[in-house]
Amino acid sequence: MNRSLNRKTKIALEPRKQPRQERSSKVVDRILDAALILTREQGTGTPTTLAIAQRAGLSVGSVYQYYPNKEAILLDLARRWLGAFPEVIEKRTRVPRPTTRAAFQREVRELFIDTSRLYLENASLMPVIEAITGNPDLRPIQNEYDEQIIALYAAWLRHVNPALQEDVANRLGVVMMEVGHVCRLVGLKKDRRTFDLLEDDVETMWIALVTPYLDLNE
Amino acid sequence: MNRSLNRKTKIALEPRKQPRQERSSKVVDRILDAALILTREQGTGTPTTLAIAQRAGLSVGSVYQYYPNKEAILLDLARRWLGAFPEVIEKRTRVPRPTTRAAFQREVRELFIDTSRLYLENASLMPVIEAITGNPDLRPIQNEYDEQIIALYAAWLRHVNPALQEDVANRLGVVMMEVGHVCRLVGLKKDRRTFDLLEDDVETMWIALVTPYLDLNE
DNA sequence: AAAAAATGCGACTATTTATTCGCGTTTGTC
DNA sequence: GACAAACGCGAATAAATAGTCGCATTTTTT
Repeated sequence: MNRSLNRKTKIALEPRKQPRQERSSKVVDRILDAALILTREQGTGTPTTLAIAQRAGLSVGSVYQYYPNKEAILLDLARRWLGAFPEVIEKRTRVPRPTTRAAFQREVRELFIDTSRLYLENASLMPVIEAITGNPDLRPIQNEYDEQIIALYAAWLRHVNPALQEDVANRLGVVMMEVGHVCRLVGLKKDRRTFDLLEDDVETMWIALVTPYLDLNE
Repeated sequence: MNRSLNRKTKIALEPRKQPRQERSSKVVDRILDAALILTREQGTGTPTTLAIAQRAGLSVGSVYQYYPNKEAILLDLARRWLGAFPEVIEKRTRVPRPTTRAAFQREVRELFIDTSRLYLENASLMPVIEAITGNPDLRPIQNEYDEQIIALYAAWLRHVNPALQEDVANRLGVVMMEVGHVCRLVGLKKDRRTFDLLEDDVETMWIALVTPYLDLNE
């Protein structure tokens, strides 16, 4: 009877109920704010329900009224980011296919700028994203989103070059996502200037990575 | 009285004592083996001391005889990897400085192959490295090693181009490390063929990243 | 303004995991 | 083979965190 087998098969992660009165909407906001602040403060690991409640000026009971556990709170925060990502990439597949190298590089740059902005605009959420990455219960959910994002990067690549094989597109998608993610997390922890320099680095790497697979008739 | 302030300032992480009899050396080996296997099985999170003891066919008491807590066990495992990394990079700074673009690319390739091998040879330890990354108590220690590795990459870059500014070298070092690490972790989770393809991608990106900063008189 | 519904509370219970400690056993030494 | 040191054990204790529940308060409904 292995310990890793009798783990709770699945824990509830959805919010328990919608607030119906205005005061309780504010309570939910306070819970989310407190969770965000504490996650940022701790830097690593996830805050306890009690800590969240206290920071929000609430009792534990009130927290459990709306969320079944702390994971659900973090996830609620994170979805704002995780949910926004896919559509940004997808939008970039809805443009005419570039045919010259210059046009292609412009397209990379567009995709690149759009995703970059997403990180900048959600900078305050990044500690939550990192906390989720390190949380056994939440990691699987992030993985689902990651799969989705990889698939969209791959779709973008195949939009740019329809002849590209699917497995190759997928591999490149993984690299684009991972490289972009890790560099931007580093960048956001430093100053804006460093972030911008790192962005240039990412763009350079993306272009170098993808160009050989483009089959552009120059 | 902030929760994040009254965290245990520092937890003991060093092994408690050296085994003096042969049987106890084997006990320590069994503890480490069990910890490794469990970490790999769980995929995420760190195993409990009890779980480690049971898996090793020991009692908790025996585990605590040699390690003050589970973090110390994981760290003991991880140091085998973390400790090996620096010297591999350093070795690459002890060669004649390349002066042509071709020679430079050979140097990148050497560094690249050496670090790659390190990942392949320690593939079984990677789950431990990932667990450490997600563990609040161990993360700071990994960060120290990371700093060291970044500094060595930076030193390598300045060996290749002594005119390179220190902050630029450092930034590029961060990117080399992060990009290499994340791609290799992905690669090791897939098959060998994919790993090799990803390696090519990393090499491509490294060269693209670094070349503009080399000031080679071609 | 009375009744009903929703909300908020926090003491209490449950559960999980860490860690110690004294005792019986094995090993090494003289 | 006797004595001491090292070892291994696991029940017991400690500590942290999760999660519940009945009651008090506030808001909405009629």
